[in-house]
Amino acid sequence: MSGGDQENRQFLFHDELSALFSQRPTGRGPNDEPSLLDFGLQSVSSPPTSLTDLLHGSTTTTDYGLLARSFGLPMPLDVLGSGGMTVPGDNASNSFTPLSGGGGAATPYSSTSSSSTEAAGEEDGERCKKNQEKREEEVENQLVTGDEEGEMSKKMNKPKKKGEKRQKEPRFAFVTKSEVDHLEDGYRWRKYGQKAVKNSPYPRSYYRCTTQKCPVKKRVERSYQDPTIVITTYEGKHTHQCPATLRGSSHLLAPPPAMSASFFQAELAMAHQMTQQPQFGYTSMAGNLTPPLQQLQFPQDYGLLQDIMPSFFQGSQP
DNA sequence: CGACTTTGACCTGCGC
DNA sequence: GCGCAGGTCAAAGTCG
Repeated sequence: MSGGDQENRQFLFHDELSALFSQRPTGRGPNDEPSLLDFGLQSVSSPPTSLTDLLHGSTTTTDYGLLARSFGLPMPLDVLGSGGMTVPGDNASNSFTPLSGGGGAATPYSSTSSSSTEAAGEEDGERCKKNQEKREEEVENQLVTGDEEGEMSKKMNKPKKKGEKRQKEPRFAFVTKSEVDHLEDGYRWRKYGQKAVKNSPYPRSYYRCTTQKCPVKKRVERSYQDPTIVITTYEGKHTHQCPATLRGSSHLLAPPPAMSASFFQAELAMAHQMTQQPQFGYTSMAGNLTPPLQQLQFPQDYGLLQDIMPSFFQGSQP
């Protein structure tokens, strides 16, 4: 399905994207609205490039300063101190604070957040909390008690653990200018659903990592403003290595079985590459933001960023 | 035949 | 309480 994808990516956070793409002004026609391109995206003239290609082709130098500049962020030294992660050198086997993932520890940021952007994420997270809890429990039931009860609970939703809040999964979104919806990122995905999106003619597709017990999901949707723009939202962290990485070159990483280290390193590498290759059209986000986007409360998402991309932040660590 | 996609149904949370 | 929207399930279909 996917293949050499024409991409022009920018790093965004899901919540920001939600705000960005859900706030479709009513009373204005699409033609009157600022295109996403107005937000900093430029058209792509580069040849098709898959994420995997970039992943393997880049030097994967994770440069926080670069991204920080892109986002108009301060350097994160103070943040690093509270992250609770250890980032020993540029060895890929970094350790870091678990991102949540079913009882994982909440990050300092996700737990203290109350901003609008966070609220959006929280709301979204809350929404599927029950479902996820249920399913996690179902899996357990099936593993422990056999199929009958598991089968039972498939359709029956027993209210459980009321009041207990499920940790919200870290999410990370990309805006990608691409012809295809499902972009190659080195992992294997199974589509498990598709829904029409309100205020958008384009459906949202739901994918799950096909690796057993890997909880990572991703959503893919097109911008209603610019159909060539694909919004990909990753949720959770991989519990395994990237198949493409395993198959392909080994120079990139031998990271912990987490998406954070490998995948985002790749993404960041790509971002880095893009900034160095103007033909990619990768431009500074913050610098081109219209006020609504500039109002994004970055520090908290920034903490999330730190969480999911520890290797990225290590670049700022002496 | 296994892996994957499609698609309608179902569940949940939220706003009115 | 009701309707809506988002998210997921799972049977059926498709493909290599």
